[in-house]
Amino acid sequence: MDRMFQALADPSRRGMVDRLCRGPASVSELARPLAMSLAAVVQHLQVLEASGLISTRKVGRVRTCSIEPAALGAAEGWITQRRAMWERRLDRLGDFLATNPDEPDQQPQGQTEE
Amino acid sequence: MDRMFQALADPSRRGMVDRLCRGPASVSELARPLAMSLAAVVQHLQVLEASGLISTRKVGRVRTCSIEPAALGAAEGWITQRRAMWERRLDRLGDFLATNPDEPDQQPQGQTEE
DNA sequence: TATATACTCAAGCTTATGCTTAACCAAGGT
DNA sequence: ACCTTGGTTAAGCATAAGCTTGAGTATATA
Repeated sequence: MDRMFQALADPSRRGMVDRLCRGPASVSELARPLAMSLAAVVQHLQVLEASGLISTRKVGRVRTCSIEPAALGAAEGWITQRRAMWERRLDRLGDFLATNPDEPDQQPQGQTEE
Repeated sequence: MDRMFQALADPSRRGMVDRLCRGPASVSELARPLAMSLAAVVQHLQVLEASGLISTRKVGRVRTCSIEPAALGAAEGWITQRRAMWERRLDRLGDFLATNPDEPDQQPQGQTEE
């Protein structure tokens, strides 16, 4: 998961993911819009591949890259879960405030213990 | 967006977000499960706050941290959009293969030009 | 066969990250 | 008043990230 978010934390890499969502591409095709050396692009691709976000296959002298949608799903899943947690909490808080009007609001769950 | 994903790329920071989804907490409360100095925790919190993922407010001598759900939504949104793109592409590819059976499969869109 | 293309690999450099310690300050409790 | 708790600040350090250049290796193409 570390590697996943780390990989997405760079704009060039997000650009590559973006492009690859529209279909597979070669290394130099991915490099074209970027203002950096080919070698740098390859290093970014290694990060993406290590994170599981993309996979690559070399045929002849050209390496073709494609996204690995499952990985993207994993990152999304992590976030979605926390959001769900948060929303459940908001609901409970809403219930609490609805049934105990006018009280100075405190944590309804025992989570601020100390 | 860089800062967002960067912030989520560290396990300690994800742990803090996790905890904060269950409700607000003080700095030392967030520090307790972590094997590092308070100062280090504060630095992580600065990263999280700079990314927009959390907000903090100091009352008396204790700083209370809470998640900023909108930010989490933004990260989720980025991923969801790319997934949608990817799925639309898969659909088009499916249509293509369904109507042109047996052909050695190529990109139906003009995206592998070179 | 010669040349260009599409990478690949290894060094090296600069800046950013993640952490530590130590000194410090302000609020609360006794 | 004194000590403790909760946090802040600054300095320093080791490792990792992002990039470059330069040289090398296959694979196509003319």
